Amino acid sequence: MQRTSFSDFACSVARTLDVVGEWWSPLILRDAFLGVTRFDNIQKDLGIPRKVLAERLATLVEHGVLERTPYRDGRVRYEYHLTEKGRDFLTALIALMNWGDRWLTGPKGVPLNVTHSGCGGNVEAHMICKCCGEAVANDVIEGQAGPGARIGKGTAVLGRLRHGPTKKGPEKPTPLVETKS
Amino acid sequence: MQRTSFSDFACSVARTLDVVGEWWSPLILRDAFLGVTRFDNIQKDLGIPRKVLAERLATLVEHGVLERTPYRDGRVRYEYHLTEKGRDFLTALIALMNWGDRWLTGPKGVPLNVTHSGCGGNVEAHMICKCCGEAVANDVIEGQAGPGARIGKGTAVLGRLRHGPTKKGPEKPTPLVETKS
DNA sequence: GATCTGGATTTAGTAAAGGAACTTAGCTAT
DNA sequence: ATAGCTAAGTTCCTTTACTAAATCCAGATC
Repeated sequence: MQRTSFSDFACSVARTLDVVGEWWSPLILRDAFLGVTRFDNIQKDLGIPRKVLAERLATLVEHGVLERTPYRDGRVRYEYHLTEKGRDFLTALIALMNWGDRWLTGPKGVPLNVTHSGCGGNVEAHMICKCCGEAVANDVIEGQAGPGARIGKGTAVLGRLRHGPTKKGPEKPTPLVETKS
Repeated sequence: MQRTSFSDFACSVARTLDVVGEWWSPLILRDAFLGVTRFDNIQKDLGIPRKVLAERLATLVEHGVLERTPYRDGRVRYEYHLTEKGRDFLTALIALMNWGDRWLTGPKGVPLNVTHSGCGGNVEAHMICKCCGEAVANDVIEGQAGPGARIGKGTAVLGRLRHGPTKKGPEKPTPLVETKS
C-alpha cells in the first residue's frame, strides 16, 4: 500500500513502519515466530496473495529482518528465518497482540496465550522505567526531543517538546497522555 | 486493491492491524499522543494526503480509538483526541519506537526520548511475566492455543501449539524464538 | 469585498492489492 | 513413460487505494 516512504522521517515509529509496517508484514513475522517459515505454508496460513507474499519476503530480507536460507528436500528449497533484528521485534508484536486481546476479543477469549517458559505465567508488554525499574502508567510519561531530532516530516511537535540540556524548549515537557481535567 | 480485512482472523495481532495497522494510522496516533490533534496540523506535520487523513480519522473514530470533539474558534471546529482505548495503545507505539531506536537510528542519535515523569528515567517497552514479575528475554517465551483459538486464517500454527488443559496438543510448547543450535 | 483559515470533499492519474493461471524442476505414483 | 504432485515463485489482468492538486464552505480578518 506504500507510496510515501517513511524512511526520511525523524521518527523511530515511522522508520519502523517503513520496514515492517506494510499490510501483511507483521503477520508474516508472527508466523515466523510461530515456526511457519516456508513460502507455501505462510501463504496457506494467511491467505495472502502469492505475489504480495513474495514482495513482502523480499523486503523483509532486504532489511535484514528475515534471512532466506536453503534447505534440501530433493532439490534446494528455501526457508525464511528471523535474524536477531527480527527476533528483537517480538516485544512490539506482543504489545500489538496484547492490545487486540484487551480491546478486540470476542466472548470466547483470546486466540493465543504467551507464557514464560520458567514459571508458565502469562507474558505481557509493559512500559518500564530504566531508572527506577518500575512499570509506568501511560499518564506519567513525557516526550523530549532527542539528539536526532530535526525539523522535517513528523516533527511539527518539536516546539512542544522540552529539548536536551543545550537547547531551548518549553519549561514543561509534553505529557504523552493528557491528564484528566 | 481491496485490502483484505484481518478482522476475521483468530489472531489478536491481525485484529489490531485491522483497526490501527493501515499505512499512516500509527503515525496519526503518535501525533495524537504528542498533542497534534487538528486536521491541518496533522496533515502538515506528516505530509499525508488530505483525503487519506480524512479516511483514517474516520476509521479510527469509528473504532473508538479517537473521538471527534468540537471546540469553538468563531465557528465550530473539531479536534481528534485519544479515547481510553487509544491511550492504551501507547505501549505498542513505544515498542515500535524502541525497535526503530535500536535498529534504524543514524549517527545523530534517537529523535525522541520518552521519560518517566517521576524520576526522569528513560521508558522502554519490555515483556514482563505476570507471574514472577520479571522482565523476560525473547528466548524463554512460549505460545499456547488460547480459548479463542480456532481453525481458520492465521491458525496453521495450531497443530504446533500446546492447547489448554482440556484439549490435546504436542507435549512440548512452541518456543517463539528458536534456541540456538 | 478579497483573502485567509480550518476542515474537509472532489477529481484524476498512478501504484499496488487480489486472484488465478502458469513455470520450473525434481520426486512419486500409475 | 508419463501423468501428477510439490515448493517457490512469476506473470497477467482487474479492481481498488493512494497521492497530488484543485475545489468548497463559512466565519474571521485585512
